[in-house]
Amino acid sequence: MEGSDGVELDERKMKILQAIIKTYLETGEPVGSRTISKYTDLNLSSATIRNEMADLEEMGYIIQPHTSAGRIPSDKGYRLYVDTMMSDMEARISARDKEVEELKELLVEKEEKMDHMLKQVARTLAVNTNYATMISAPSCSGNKLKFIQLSRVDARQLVAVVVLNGNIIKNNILNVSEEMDDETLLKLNILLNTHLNGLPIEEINLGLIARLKQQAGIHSDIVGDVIDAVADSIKSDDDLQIYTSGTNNIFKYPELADQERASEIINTFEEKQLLSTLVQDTLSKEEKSGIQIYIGDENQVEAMKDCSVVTATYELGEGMKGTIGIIGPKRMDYEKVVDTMHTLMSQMEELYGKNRKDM
Amino acid sequence: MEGSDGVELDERKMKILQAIIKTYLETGEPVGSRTISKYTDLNLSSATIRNEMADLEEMGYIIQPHTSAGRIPSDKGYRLYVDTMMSDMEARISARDKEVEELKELLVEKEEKMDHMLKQVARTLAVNTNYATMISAPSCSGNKLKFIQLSRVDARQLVAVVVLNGNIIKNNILNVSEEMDDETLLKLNILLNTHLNGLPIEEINLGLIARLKQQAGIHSDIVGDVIDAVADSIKSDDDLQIYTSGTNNIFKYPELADQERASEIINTFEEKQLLSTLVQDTLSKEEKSGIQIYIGDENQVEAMKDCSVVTATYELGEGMKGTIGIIGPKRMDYEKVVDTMHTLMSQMEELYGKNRKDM
DNA sequence: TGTTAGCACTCATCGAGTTAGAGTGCTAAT
DNA sequence: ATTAGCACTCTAACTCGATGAGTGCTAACA
Repeated sequence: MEGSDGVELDERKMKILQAIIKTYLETGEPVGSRTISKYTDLNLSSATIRNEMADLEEMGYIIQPHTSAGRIPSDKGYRLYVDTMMSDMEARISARDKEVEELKELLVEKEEKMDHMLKQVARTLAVNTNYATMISAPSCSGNKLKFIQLSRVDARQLVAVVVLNGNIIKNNILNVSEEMDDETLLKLNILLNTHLNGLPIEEINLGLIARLKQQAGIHSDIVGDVIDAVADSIKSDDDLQIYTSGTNNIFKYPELADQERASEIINTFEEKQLLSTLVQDTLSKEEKSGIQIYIGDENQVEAMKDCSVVTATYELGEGMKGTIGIIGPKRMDYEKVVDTMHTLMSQMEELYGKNRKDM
Repeated sequence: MEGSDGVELDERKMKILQAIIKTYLETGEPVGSRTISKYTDLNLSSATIRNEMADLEEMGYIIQPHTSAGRIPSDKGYRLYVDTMMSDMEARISARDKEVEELKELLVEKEEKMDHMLKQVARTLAVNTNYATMISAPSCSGNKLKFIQLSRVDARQLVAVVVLNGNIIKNNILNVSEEMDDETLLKLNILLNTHLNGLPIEEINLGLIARLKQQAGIHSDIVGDVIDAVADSIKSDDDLQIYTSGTNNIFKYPELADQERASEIINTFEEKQLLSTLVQDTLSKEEKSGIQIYIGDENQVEAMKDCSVVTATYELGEGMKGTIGIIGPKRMDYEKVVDTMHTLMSQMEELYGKNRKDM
């Protein structure tokens, strides 16, 4: 309809839209033409702003909750805002040194245990942003088997210990039907290590297992059990550990705090499996900055259709990748969140990427 | 003031109080004299009931939210109710066979992994009762060390695997400053197993460690590191794993669903450490029935001063004890909760106490 | 003396009606 | 193209009275 449909948004409209969104992010209340007229430096009367706002609404960037209210951003509006914001992120990123220091201190209580570290990161992020956060334990995609050992615990019990790259340890108790002498056990250990060490876990498949069974000769049935158990313990998706923090932060935002929404979100955070979609999604896509933003309906997870979610992939080296996420209202302070996330991730990678071997 | 102060409550008052509480448990609304007059079989007019209610209020068993409302039970009232209820629990307990069957089916999808089992129990309990639930992983008080082994993963890395009674496995990666040859490693393993196997973990103390270091001779410094690490990994309270379920059930009870309370409760459930008081408390006391009830202010945990909490200790044999808990409104259906808990616990103990060795 | 009917009183809840004010869209003037 | 002005809309907040559930008290009753 408008002449400038191809250009989509002239500079003035852009500025007005940004002003609307920024104001709304701060106040959380619909913003009117008068406010913008004063807020911006382009000297325009509220009437002019009104005209522009009518246009912006027609284009779908803003919404009027009811006839005589101001406007609030639509998902599309947020999306535009975030996208243009992200484009000059590199510029801002150098200017966040002061904050780095603060966060550094929070994390530097260096926890030796991985899970403590993860909890700490989630908490730090939650405290700093006032949103709900989650972090998934790094999973070892493309990880290799580093060491494997069977030991006898009991007459009929063995324990299988498997160490993967990145020093992830898994173990499994297995019962054997017939007793196994020391010699057999030693042979078995050698057999396993010879064939499995250094292998990416993806390659430990049925074919390989069958071949190993053959080589085990007379003990093939026991070996079968053992290898199956080992394979199990390695592959076990280990139900994708996810830690959360600051769930109750959602109560700080009235638009999420009503019972129905809150209940859904809280449930999603408790049944952490429901968050796995998010994790998988993030890991699969790789953005240049590593950070992704899902606004409102863009979210895959049902309970979050009224939220915005910011996720990122962190990497601690050797293919150990995990996902970190922030869940908040759509009027989230995206800039701060993105910055904080960036900072924290570089801290994590610095502290734990290098000293990885200590863990 | 009243003549019958020593007797505390005559039979009629008792009946009226019970009627009030029962009605309130069902409806959740203040109950008036007229309701009771009809509800009970003692044929009394509402006026008489009113007099009795005035007495009961003076004695502190019931409360009037405002002048022209009915009465609701006070903590003291609930307490009396629960205590008398518990006294004839043994009678009821034989009559819950039908429910057993239902729960059995829910649990029988026998999970081989302990943590799956625990999650399943928590969920089952939450679904069945419509309250929030928690369960702590069994901790091995008085547990003994069953097996210990050091293996070399890398030139400078060892992995220590410790198996405790009840097949709880712990492990720890440790870095050594100088390389260790096979022979030393073997010796070390023998040394550790000789001296530590079968020992209750409480006895692995500084004195013992010092003695071991001495015996290790030239390798005493390495041994020191190793033993320290092993001791660490055993003793590490392992931050008392706690699983929760059905947190969002609290939204079903308006008296808990307001933002402030809900936020506090949810936070407590997320920061599971805050629940540890509850666990410790329960483990320390041993009631005859094994079930304890905390009403309102009786709760140690701050966030639960407006709730009732029912806890119990379960035991899977060999001193592996854990705590299971239900958190709900004070007008909780205590009978059902106690019954369900009893049932579920006997199921757990039956299924996992005996087959413990398979885990 | 314990029980009850009756009555005046209290108070939360609900809906209707009112007001205030924030914000809009449109029109006409600049 | 911009703006001032104005009529209009709609929400939020408030008042007000009616409603009704429930009480406490008193006096009558068995």
